[in-house]
Amino acid sequence: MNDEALTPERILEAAEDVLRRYGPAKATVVDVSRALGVSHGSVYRHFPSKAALRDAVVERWLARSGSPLAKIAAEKGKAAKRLRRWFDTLIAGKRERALGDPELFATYLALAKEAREVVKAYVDVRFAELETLIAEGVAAGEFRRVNAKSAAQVVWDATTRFHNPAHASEWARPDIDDAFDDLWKLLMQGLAAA
Amino acid sequence: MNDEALTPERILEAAEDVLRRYGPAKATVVDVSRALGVSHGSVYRHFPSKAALRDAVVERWLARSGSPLAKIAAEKGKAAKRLRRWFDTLIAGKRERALGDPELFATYLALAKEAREVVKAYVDVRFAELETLIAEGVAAGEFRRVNAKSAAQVVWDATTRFHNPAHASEWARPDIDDAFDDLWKLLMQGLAAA
DNA sequence: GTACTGACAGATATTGAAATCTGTCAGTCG
DNA sequence: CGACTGACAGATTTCAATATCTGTCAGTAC
Repeated sequence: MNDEALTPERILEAAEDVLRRYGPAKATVVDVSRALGVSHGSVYRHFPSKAALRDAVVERWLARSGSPLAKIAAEKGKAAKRLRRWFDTLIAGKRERALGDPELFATYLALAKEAREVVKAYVDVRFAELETLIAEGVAAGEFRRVNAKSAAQVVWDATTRFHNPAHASEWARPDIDDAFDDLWKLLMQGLAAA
Repeated sequence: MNDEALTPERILEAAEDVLRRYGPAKATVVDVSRALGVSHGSVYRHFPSKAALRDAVVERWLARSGSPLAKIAAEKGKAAKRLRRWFDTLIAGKRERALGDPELFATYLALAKEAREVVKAYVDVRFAELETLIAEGVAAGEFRRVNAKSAAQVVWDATTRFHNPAHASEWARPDIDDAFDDLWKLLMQGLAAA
């Protein structure tokens, strides 16, 4: 079917295809190996278990979602501006995925629920970016002298409704952007240097 | 089994019992009527459908949860103090139910998901209380001259993680109260009169 | 020796027949 | 007459048999 060497990369690609096509409930390791034209035993030579394979798929997906955010966090410029852009990017990206292809989004959500460790690592990275952005803002005199970690937690918690997938069903509301903007104004009022 | 007249009230009590015992997946109308010693046809003389019966159970439950909040909203005194007490009561109540009897909480959550209308009415009432509290604070000069409705939305959204049942699994964390307090300080910073 | 296969045991999922449930209503009881 | 029953049709759920899947490993091929 395909003579190229069987690599984790190729398996992940096939696994993503199969998950997209059949959904998380029906997709099996046998399906993945069938798509690759190999026996399912071969897949197990690269991934120790079905769960590990799914974790890797989630990891790949999260890496793709996270890279624009990492880029913004690493840029130069006003921290306040970048902070806002970071959130806009986070929220717009999730919303696009959730509303653009709800079925696929639901698939990834279901996988993510089983891949707690992987998701935790992703959130930790995002949280560190947030903390850095706030610390930079404090250092530049843009923000009040808050504790960056606590402030990051506050901003993350306060914006939960707008980025946590548990609230995805609310993201289609027409007033959602206004609601975020109102919230953001209040948060910045509390955070901005006096 | 019981000679008292069959009333909606008695049926609701039995329905709650049955739901508590069997959970939302297994509880049937036949179970409820068995518990009451009547035929299930009799239950249908008081509730047009199983869904209506469940809606009524949820309504009763929400009325119980909401009454302390209504009381606080109606009290006299500093709006800022009452606003904080209102949230503390809201959050403590939910947390107690969620952590005290997780199985029962899960049962009610499952029912609530099917009773959107009833839940919406409950949330609307809570939201109106919030709006009133903020409007009173503005009128008393405690808060800046914000639009009460928008501000209520902001405060509700920002505190979502702490009162929305979708986040119940996070309520057991030891740092949850600190996180809420930090968030509250920032919100009040933005809301308090200059 | 390395990459892969395919048969296997135990676990999980699917299926279709049987049981139970929901909602209705003609009929019974007091 | 009004409150309740119980039999009924169609929808839904349960259960047990059957099929498929997961993960392992001895064996094949190169």
